[in-house]
Amino acid sequence: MNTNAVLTTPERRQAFVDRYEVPSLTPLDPELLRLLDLPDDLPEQLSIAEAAEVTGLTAHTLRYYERIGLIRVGRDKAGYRCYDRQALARIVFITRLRLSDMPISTISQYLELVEQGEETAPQRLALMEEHRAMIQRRLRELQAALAVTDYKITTYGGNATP
Amino acid sequence: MNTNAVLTTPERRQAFVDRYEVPSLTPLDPELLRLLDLPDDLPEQLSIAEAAEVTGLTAHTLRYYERIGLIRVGRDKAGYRCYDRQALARIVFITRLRLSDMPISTISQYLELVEQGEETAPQRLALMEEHRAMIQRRLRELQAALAVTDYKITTYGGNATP
DNA sequence: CTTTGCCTTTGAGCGCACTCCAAGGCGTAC
DNA sequence: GTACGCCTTGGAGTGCGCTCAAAGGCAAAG
Repeated sequence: MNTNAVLTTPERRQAFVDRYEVPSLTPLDPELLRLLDLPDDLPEQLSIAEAAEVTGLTAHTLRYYERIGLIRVGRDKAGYRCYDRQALARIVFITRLRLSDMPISTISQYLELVEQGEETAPQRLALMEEHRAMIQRRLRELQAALAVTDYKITTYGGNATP
Repeated sequence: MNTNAVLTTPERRQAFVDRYEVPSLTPLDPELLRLLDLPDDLPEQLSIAEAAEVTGLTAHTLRYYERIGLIRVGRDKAGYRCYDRQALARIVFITRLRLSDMPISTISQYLELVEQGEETAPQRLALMEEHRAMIQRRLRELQAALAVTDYKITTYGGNATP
């Protein structure tokens, strides 16, 4: 492995990222967390269209998530899907993880651990901590990218090269 | 559009993200920026394998970038690609933008503006500023996700629901 | 002169996360 | 009863960003 490699190699990128100071995060207060919760005035059962509207996903995606086993949804007598609060909570949880770029396969894995009961808590915790580390890596990379973009913007007009 | 929608809708996500304070960034100092530059001791001409090693991309990817017109590379008498400093600089630049999730189509667009000469500077600047805003949005989202993950980790064991 | 290894090209394949389609069922509204 | 709209299913298609395969060329080493 070449030690001359540019920031595109893990080592050099790490060197840059390590030196580039990232401010620590302000803690998330509980009042703020409530914004992430489901509203209280939801009906007991929602159709797929309603669930889609509430979660911000499409009906297609909801069906897809069910097909790949991410969620389980009951049917009414007509065979239509009905989403209860628990299903919605799970969907919201999934969406949060997706928003932070967790791959579906990992979410699957996590949810399987949840199904297996309380004794898998340590594994779940480990998984979340790993995810947390991943988010932080990504944050640092993005902040470095932002800094470079800023540099590019402020020094604009200097160079004809990209 | 349902105003009850959870953080998965742009509005609610924005509400959360807006209230969640993101610390401002420390500026990038020039000494640090040098870490992102190409090393000085590069040969004039590199083969594809060497270019791959220097940039951290694979030879496959380098050929792919050329095929889709992102880069232009000369050949030696044997028909082999040779990468000079300028080509490498461009690849590094592309890689930086890719690292911050700029889609290839946008990079293409930017590079076409560069080819068109100095008079496109305003468009290029606008593009970069838009990109900057995108990075910042993503940063905020990720920080919110991190906060939620942290909450999940610190309160672990409380709830059986995911 | 053959082997070895790196290179060329065109074109196809892959993994991910959706996204859409066709054919048909349910149920209320007229 | 038929039109309408929302729902069902299985399966196919899409877009992105690579990634690989097949068939062959060049050139230094033995």
